Amino acid sequence: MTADVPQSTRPVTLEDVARVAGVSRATVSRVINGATTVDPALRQVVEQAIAATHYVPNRAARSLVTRRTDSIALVVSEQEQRSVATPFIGRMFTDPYFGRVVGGLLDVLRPAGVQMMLMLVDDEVSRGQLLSYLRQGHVDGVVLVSAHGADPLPQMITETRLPAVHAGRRAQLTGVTYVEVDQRAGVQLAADHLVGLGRRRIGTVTGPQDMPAAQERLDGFLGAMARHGIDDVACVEGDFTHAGGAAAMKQLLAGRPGLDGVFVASDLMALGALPVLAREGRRVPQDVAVVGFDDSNAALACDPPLTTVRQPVEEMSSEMARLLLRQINEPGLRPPSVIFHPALVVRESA
Amino acid sequence: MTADVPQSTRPVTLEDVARVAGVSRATVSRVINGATTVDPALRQVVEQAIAATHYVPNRAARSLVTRRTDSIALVVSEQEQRSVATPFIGRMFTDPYFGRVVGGLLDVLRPAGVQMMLMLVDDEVSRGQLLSYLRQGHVDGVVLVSAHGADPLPQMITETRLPAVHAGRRAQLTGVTYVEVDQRAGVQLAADHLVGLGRRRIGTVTGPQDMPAAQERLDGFLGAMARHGIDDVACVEGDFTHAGGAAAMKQLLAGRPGLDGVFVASDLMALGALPVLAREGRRVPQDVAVVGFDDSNAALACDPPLTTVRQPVEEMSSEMARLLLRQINEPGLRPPSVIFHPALVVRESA
DNA sequence: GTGAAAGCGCTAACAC
DNA sequence: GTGTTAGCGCTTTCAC
Repeated sequence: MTADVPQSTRPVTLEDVARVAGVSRATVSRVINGATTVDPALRQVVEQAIAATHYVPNRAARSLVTRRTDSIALVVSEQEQRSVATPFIGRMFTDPYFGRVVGGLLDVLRPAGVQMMLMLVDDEVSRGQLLSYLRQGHVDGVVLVSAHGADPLPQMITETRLPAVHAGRRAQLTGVTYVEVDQRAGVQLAADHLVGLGRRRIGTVTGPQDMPAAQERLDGFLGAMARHGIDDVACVEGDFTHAGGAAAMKQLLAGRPGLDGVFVASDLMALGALPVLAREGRRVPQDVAVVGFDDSNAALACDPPLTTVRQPVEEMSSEMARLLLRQINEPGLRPPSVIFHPALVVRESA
Repeated sequence: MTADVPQSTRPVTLEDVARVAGVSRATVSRVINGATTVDPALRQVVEQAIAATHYVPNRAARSLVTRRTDSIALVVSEQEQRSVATPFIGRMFTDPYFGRVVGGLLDVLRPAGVQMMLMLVDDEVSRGQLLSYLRQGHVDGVVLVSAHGADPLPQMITETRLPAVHAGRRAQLTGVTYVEVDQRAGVQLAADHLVGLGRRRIGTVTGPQDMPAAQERLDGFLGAMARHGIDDVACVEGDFTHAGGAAAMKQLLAGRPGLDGVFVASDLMALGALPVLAREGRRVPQDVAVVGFDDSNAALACDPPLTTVRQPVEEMSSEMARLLLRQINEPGLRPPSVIFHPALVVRESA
């Protein structure tokens, strides 16, 4: 048992380690930061002293001088939606998409020793607080997930000059690096597949049309269908939730009972839509072929398993993390945006 | 237009503000920290100087002296589960439960100006990194969400002496404040309701039996049923996922075709279970009554809407945040744990 | 290769 | 009430 560990409550500092090791603070600092210009023998002594004292560096002190925090912010921006019915915040947090994003980010950030702050912006006040926080320099960069179209936040974050990466192509407008899946190519795959199956009486459950990604999926799908000579696609707007998908499907079927093919703009909505079709006596895929979008877990939970457009969310967010770290490590660099290619995953629903 | 804003790249410091305002750093500091002992006239001058210089305090410098960071860690601890099939991390992050927790925490933390770091622990290495991080004093406290039973992390976090609150009653063992719903009371409600409906041929889809909460739900449910004189409850273990609920329900029905009442230990699993019952020709609730647990959004997305045991996750996590902030503000205080009472929400499935 | 010393930006005694 | 002063714990020139 190493005995020279003071039982005092005062935290161990560099100074303490230096004293135990019999060297200067500077040398200990060098060892900790992996400088190569340290005598191997001394290095060993220092390392032992660090172990013996259970020293851990104080990040605040380090940040103060390095001006780095080794942490980034994951900013989720959504429209204010609190009401008496749903007093709590963060609709996005319960969306499986969010979980995939977090997983993909952490996959890259953790090995890099970079921490992630989770911040929600859903009104004027929180937007102001966020910007102030960012300007305080407590994060080295930001990943922005913004769902809605009219969001002023991307622009404002750009103006902080902090390294940033946006999820979604809207960032084009602000000149910030972004990562996105090629939505139009994705819906084209869905359209081609449905038409290839001989389906002609087509409907679609869309995402909320105030979200650019949802707009693009609808627009792209209609365009693709038009190129196949199909102009009368029935559309109902969903809200990217399970229940919303069910409601939209119900409405779609009511307006267009003869439907034989449906594109649902997210797997989660498809998960809600399928039971509706079953209840209304439609066999999937025999009577109605259904194609989803995302290839999330939900696609496998569907019955039958969902044919869907794969959006590699985890890979995309890992890439966001990499792009951000690169910007942080090479100030001034503005890495090119990355567009991922979707793929059709054919299962049983279409 | 205020003209005395230097266009230099050097960040504005307290010193700068003091110079512009013609006062000392200390006075500026007092104004910023809302000290009452400042002459109103001076205060105004200082505030103008702050505005004119666009000053934002440097948190690292502040933390260095106050030893506070105004941030806490949300630590998610889960078993290592990566594989070739699922290379990405964070199963928990895609669970709607997690989203509700985040929402509830943020609801309290944001108004308090406290930031939240999101940290995942899923193996030995990340556990070590977390503890080291915590000891570096970069957070003022930790909220721990630990799913599994054999987790050494709660104990280890306790040993850091950092203010902490645990989600779930396992924290009893470590003496740390916890917030939990009364699982046994909840499942009792479910059992009573099923029996009250005249159901006697009972089955249950359980959560993973390595999770204490899931164990308690099963154990409590069986106990309650036994008190009603029903000893032959059919049990199948699920995994708290949608697909897992479907699979478990299939198995349950295969083993016990005559079933007339089912308790499913989470709404998400119930969401998967209901379509299975429908496909197998069982009407809900006429043939089989189904009761869930959680009262999450999933309960409303169910068809028919799910009768379920309400677990007020958002309120519970808001309370966790409050308890944590209290500990942080009053060092040494160990606030009593809080147990929330569940309620039965009767909808159409039972 | 190593140490001495300056200072990062802030708060908190302590004088006045 | 306000200013002066002494650090908080660390990195980083700059001598040696």
